[in-house]
Parts: sequence; structure tokens; C-alpha cells
Amino acid sequence: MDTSPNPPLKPGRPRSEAARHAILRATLDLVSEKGFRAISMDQIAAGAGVGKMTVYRRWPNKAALVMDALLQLIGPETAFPAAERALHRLRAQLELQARFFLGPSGTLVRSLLAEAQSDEELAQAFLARWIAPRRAGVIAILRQAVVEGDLRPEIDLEVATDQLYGPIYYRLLIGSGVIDGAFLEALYRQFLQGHASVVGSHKIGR
Amino acid sequence: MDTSPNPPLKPGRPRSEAARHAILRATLDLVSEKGFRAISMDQIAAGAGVGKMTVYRRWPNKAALVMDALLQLIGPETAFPAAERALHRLRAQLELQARFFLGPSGTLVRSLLAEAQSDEELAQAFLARWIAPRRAGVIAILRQAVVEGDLRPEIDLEVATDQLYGPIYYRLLIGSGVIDGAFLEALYRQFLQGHASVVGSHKIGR
Amino acid sequence: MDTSPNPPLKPGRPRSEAARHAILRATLDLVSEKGFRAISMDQIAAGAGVGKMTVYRRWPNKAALVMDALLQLIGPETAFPAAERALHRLRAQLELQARFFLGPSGTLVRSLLAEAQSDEELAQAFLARWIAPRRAGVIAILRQAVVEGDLRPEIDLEVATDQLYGPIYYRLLIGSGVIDGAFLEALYRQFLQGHASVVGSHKIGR
Amino acid sequence: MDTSPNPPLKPGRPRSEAARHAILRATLDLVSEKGFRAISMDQIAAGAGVGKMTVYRRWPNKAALVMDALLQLIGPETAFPAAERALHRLRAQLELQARFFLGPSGTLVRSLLAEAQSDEELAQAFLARWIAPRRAGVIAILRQAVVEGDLRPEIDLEVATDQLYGPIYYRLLIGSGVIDGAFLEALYRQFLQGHASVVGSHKIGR
DNA sequence: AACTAATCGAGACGGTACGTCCCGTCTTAGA
DNA sequence: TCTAAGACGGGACGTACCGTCTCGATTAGTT
Repeated sequence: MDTSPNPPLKPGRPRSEAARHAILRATLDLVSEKGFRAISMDQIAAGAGVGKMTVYRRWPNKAALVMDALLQLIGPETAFPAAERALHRLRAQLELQARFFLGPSGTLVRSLLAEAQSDEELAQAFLARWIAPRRAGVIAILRQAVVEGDLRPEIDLEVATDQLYGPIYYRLLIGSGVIDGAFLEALYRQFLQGHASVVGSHKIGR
Repeated sequence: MDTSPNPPLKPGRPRSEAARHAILRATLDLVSEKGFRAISMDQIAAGAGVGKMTVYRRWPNKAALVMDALLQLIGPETAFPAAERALHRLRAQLELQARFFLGPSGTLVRSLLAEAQSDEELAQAFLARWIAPRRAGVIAILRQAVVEGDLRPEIDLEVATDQLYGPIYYRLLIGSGVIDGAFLEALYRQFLQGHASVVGSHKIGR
Repeated sequence: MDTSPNPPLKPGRPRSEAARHAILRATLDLVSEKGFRAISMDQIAAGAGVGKMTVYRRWPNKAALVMDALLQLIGPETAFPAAERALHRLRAQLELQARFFLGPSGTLVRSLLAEAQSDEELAQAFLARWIAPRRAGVIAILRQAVVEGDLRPEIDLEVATDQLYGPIYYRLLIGSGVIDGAFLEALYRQFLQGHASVVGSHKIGR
Repeated sequence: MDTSPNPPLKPGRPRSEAARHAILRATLDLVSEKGFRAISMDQIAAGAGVGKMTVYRRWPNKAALVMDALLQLIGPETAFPAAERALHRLRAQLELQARFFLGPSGTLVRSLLAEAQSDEELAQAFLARWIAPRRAGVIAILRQAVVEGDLRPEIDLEVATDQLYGPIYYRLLIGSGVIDGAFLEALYRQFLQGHASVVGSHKIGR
């Protein structure tokens, strides 16, 4: 889905990179303001000053378009925060993730996840392009924390990641509670209580 | 399909409770087979052998209808499992929840949660009628487990509930991993490691 | 194409005769003002205060719709003029036809004939529903004129009809000359010179 | 519309006359096989192995292109047939015209006439470039026939021409009857009966 | 031989209309 | 009075074609 490096620009491809950006920008603005379902492809095309075919030439449907808009939006910010100790990086990453979800990205992620429930192709793309990289980052951190002696070696990394991300997505989608600092703090603390090695845990608690 | 006796049948009332059941059944069958978005109200009405007006007289839209279908489907089974000790009931409830999600209910819950992302009214209904009762049940169990001395008194019940349900919904919606016995076991064990009182934990592990 | 007598009004048919009239009226107004090609189905539907599906439910495309609009417009006026002698009725019919072509009907007929060149189905409908009845009327008159002794018995009725209608349609479509009284008079006179029986012709010339 | 003599051929001009022919040939083939409306400019360009711009550089739209294709197709054959007596040339010209209409030219003429109904510019071009020259030729013949004493001096030449061409175009466009030898014979005979001078008519009938 | 400028094939582009689909409401005849 | 059937207004969808614009490659006359 538009991952080619495209240096030679051979004929038969979309010519104007400008159109691509205009479309993504219009998508971002419209969808994060009015919501996914409330925005039509015509509105996006019109908002980008572009014909509908120009949109459909690049994305097969609204979901794929919003997907790219999301990735481009937070693409540069994907970098995990730096910190000396792995667990500190994990804690900061939770904070970062939460901050994303409170902004327009939150609306986009909710929309995409919703749409993915009835669109298998989107579901796979969402998993591969949004979820997987972030999980991989977290798992790397967790593994490093084990190396650093802060987490028990017998930890199940997949389940541990689910325990961190699961509750955040749950609140994002269901709205049973807000995703604020206190929530993250409690989540993190209780996560540590479950997984911290006896030796290291007292050094880590924030 | 209209075998109920319903003798008095005075004019001016919905004639048949049978229609209600036929509609819910058709909804259940169609939506759990083909999915929420792929099924139109026309198909549901036709499948129930009923006019569309008869459907819309009882439910304002597809989401509300599917909501009722879900609640009726698992209504009788909502009862939390009985067990002597609270933590055992909690463990059994996790199992039950997972089993629901593997059947047609899983599709319904996913559909409704998806739809709720762009339908505030549905979101509230889903929260109030589906999520809240189950959370209340879990919280009652957790509180009882504290009373029984198996969980630490300082536990944050809301966050603890999120830690149990969050990962399950996460896997249901995202499909990053299956919801099987091993997953539940690991989830439960790590939950306990975080929250069990020092005294009680060794007695509880399954 | 809407030829059924439709008395019982069984379910599954367009219900409102009012919508039909609104659509035909909007079609008539818009197409005779702006022209066939310049008017879209959306405009017609909007002009009739009707959804597009309501139009497409009754007519398969714009051409069929305009066809019906034409027939309804001049339907009541189709009656051939009365006159004692057949040739007088023929002369009056020429006048009538010309007057139609100078009004909105002219635009409609031109549009339909144009469209029929690339739409075989329309071509057949146009021939059967517009051309054929009028030709039949003329041929009946010509035959009567033979009986009355005003035209030679050996006349080829089809070719004679072509000689009357052909030049009129030719001018309508090509615009090489106007269709006015003088043209009709010359056309009629020269037609008579070719076909009148020696005895009768001097009595008929206008 | 492509009337320049183009001798110097300085750079920046259409390089190849070959492209022009390829386009006209593709137009002719495609349009006479599939019809005007069914063929898009993209197909014509592709069929000629040429970019769309190369087409639009030479013709402003499809109609103008087909117009030129028609004129080039029958251009060389436009010459009126030779015969000693004017009426014989007229008769032969009818035959020639009919033969054109039975070949691909018939489709082209029908298409252009159709298109001209909603394209004033094309209508004028068609009249000036296709209709007018042929009418002028016929009128010259008729005038000569008057001089030769075969037609009455008081004949209205315009109307007479309409009487000859009108029925042929009528059958071409409406399809109420075929344009065959018998039709032309009857048309010609009845035309003569109307217009022949008393003296000359018995000498002319074929 | 190198330069240069317009044309070339290919096809992306903004725009308009098409004909289909579904939603939630309304209408009809019949039970 | 309510039902089954389905027509209705509205609006989004994804496609096709128009006539214009852009791209890098080509080519033919000039230097």
C-alpha cells in the first residue's frame, strides 16, 4: 500500500506528490474533526481540491486512506523515548502513547479499529502497520529490562505487552474511564508488582 | 414460525411477541454469520418474514437491534459462576467470558463496539448495558477477594478490572493473539502476582 | 415500458402516480429548456423533488424517460384533425406536425432521435411508439384519399409517407431551412403534383 | 480545422503526417464498428498508438475528429457521377449516396447528425462541410435539368432537394424502411411525376 | 557533433454524471 | 389497528469519460 521507494518515476504512476499530501491533510483534518463515518470521499476530495479518481487511484477506500493519514501523522514521532534504564523508557512510552490517544490520533485509531472489525484486509494492515511495530518496540524494552535485572526472566512477553496495551485500548474504545496520568501510574505500578524481580523492583518504582 | 398460542390478542397491541423473537433470531443468525456491516435491515426483516416497519417500530436502528440480540443471547448465561472462594469465581468468569467471545457473541460484541465508535448513543448503551454489569460483577468479586484476604486491600479495583478485561478485548478486537486457555492462565497468574496478598497468594494459584 | 393497465395495484409497484407526473413534468421543463445532454438525472430528480432511485425505478435511463415525457406531452393532441375530405385532413396534419416541432416537442424529438442512433432499444421504442402511429395515421388518410379518387391508385403508400415526413424531419434535424407555412405549402403542392389523379387534383389544390 | 497548407515544417510543428492518418484510420475503424458513443477518445488514441494530446492538438473533440474522418473517407468519391443528361446524373447520384449510407459512412453520418443535435458548433460544421456541398451539387443538376427542359421552370429547387434527400436521411436515421434500389426507384419516379415538364417526362423515366 | 526546442506516447489530473446501494420513514392493501 | 411488502427522499459509493496538464524521451533542424 504505497510503500515503494519510487525513484525513477516511470510513467503510469501518480505524478504529483503534492496531491498525496493535500489528500492526507484533508483526510486528517476532516476525519479528526467530524469523525470517520461522517466524512465522505467526496468531501475529502473536495477538501483536497482534487478529483475523486485521484483519491481512488492511490487508496482503495476510505479506511486505507485514513490508515496512511494516521501513519504519516505520527510517523516521525514513532521513535521510542530515550532513557537510561529500560523500565524508564517503558514508562515514558506509556505516557507518549496516551498523549497520542488524547489528540486526533485517538479518533483515527478508534475509527480504524472499528472499521477493521468488518474489513479483514484493513484488519491485517492495521495489525501489521500500526500494532506490530509498537508491540515490537515494547517487547524489546521488556526484554532489555529483563537483561537489566528489573523484570523476572520467566515473564511472558506477549501477555505482558497485552497487559500494558490492553487496558489503554480498552479505555480508548469503551470509555469506561479516562486515560490520564493517574491511570497510567496505577497501571504501571501494578504491572511492576506482578513482574518485577524481587531485587530490582524497589529501585524502579517511580 | 408463528407457533405461539397467544389467544387474547386484543387490537391495538403488537400482535405477536413471536415477531420480536423471529427478528432477534434472524439478526443473530445473519449478523454472526456474515457480520454487522454486510447485513442490511432489509435482509433482517426478510429473514424474519417481517416488514421493515415492524423492525423499526421496536428498535431505532440496526445497532440497537443487534444490542438486544446480544443481550438476549447471553442473558440467561450472564450469571456469574458459583464457587466457594471469590478468586475461584473470578477465574471461572474469565473462562466463561472467553468462551462467549469465541462463539457468535464475539462477532456481536466486536460489531457493536465498532459501531459505537461513531455512534455516541450506542456507545452509552453498550457501556451501560453490556460493560457496566460485567464490570460490576467483577468488582464485587474482587472486593470479596479482598475481604477473604486473597487480594491486598490497597488494590485499585477499576484498574484491576481493566487489567483483566483490557487484554481480552484487545485480543478480540485486534487479533494479535488468540484467546485460549493458556492466555487466560498466564493473564490470571500475572494478575495475581501483582495483586495477591503475600499470605494468600500461594493458596490460590490454580 | 409502462404500458400495463395496472388496476389492482399489487404490492411491489411504484405507488404514487404523483411522483410519475412530477418527474415527467420536470423532465419536460428541463430538457426542453436546456437540452437533453445538458440535463442530468440528478437535476431531473431534484427538480421533481424526488430521489434518483424513484426515477430509475420507473425508467431505465434518461432516453426512456424523455420518450415518455414526449408521449405524454402530445398524447392527447395525437388525434388527427377532422376534415371532410382526406386530403384536407392530410394538409391539416402537416400543419399540426410542424407546429409541434416548433415547440418543445421539437427539442424532444430531436434529442430522442439523436440518442436513438447509439441506443438500439431506444431506436425501436421510438419507431414503435412515436413514428409508427403517426405513419399509420398518414397512410390511412392516403388510402382514403385514393378511395375518394383524389390520389392515383398505383401510389406507393410507404414511399409517399416518406416523401411527406422525410423533408420535415430533415429540416428539423439538419436546419438547412425553416419549417414554415411556405415550406409546407410547397411540399404539399409538389407532393400532389406527383400523386394526384388527373381528375381529382384540380379540386384539391389549396 | 486543419486547413493550413503547412509547407515550411519548422520545428515545433506536428512532426508526422503519419500520426494524422493513424488517428483518422483508428477513428474510422472503431467508430464504424462500435459506434460513436461506445468509443472513447482514449480508445482512439490507443488504437492509433498515439497519446491523447496528439489527438487533441489536431481536433478539439470527438465530433470534429469523426467529421474529418468522414470527409477523408468519402472525400475522393465526392465527385458527382458523369452522365450526358442532368437527370441521369441525378439518378446516379441518388444511387451513390445510398451506397455510401450502407457502408461505414452511414454510421458516421448518423453519429454526427446525432451529436450535432446537442452541439451547435458541430451542427454548423456538418451543415457547411457535409450537407451544403452535396445540396449545391444536386441543385446545380436540377437547374441544369430545367435548362435541358426536363424539369418545369417553376420548380422550387430547395424544396425539391429536400424531397430527394429528406426521405433518404429519414430512413437512415429512423429505420422505418431500408434504403434499397426499389426505394430509390420509387422515390425518383414519384419525384419526376411531380416535377417533370409535360414534354420531357416521358423521355426521362428510366 | 552537439545543441535546442517543440512534439511525442503515456497517462495523471479536476470535474461531472452515471447507476447502485442502504438507511430510516412513509404508504398501501389486507387481515 | 397492525402487518408484510416495499416505495420513498436522501446521500455515499466507486466507475467512466471528457478535455487539460505533466513527464521524460525522442527527433529534426540549427549551430
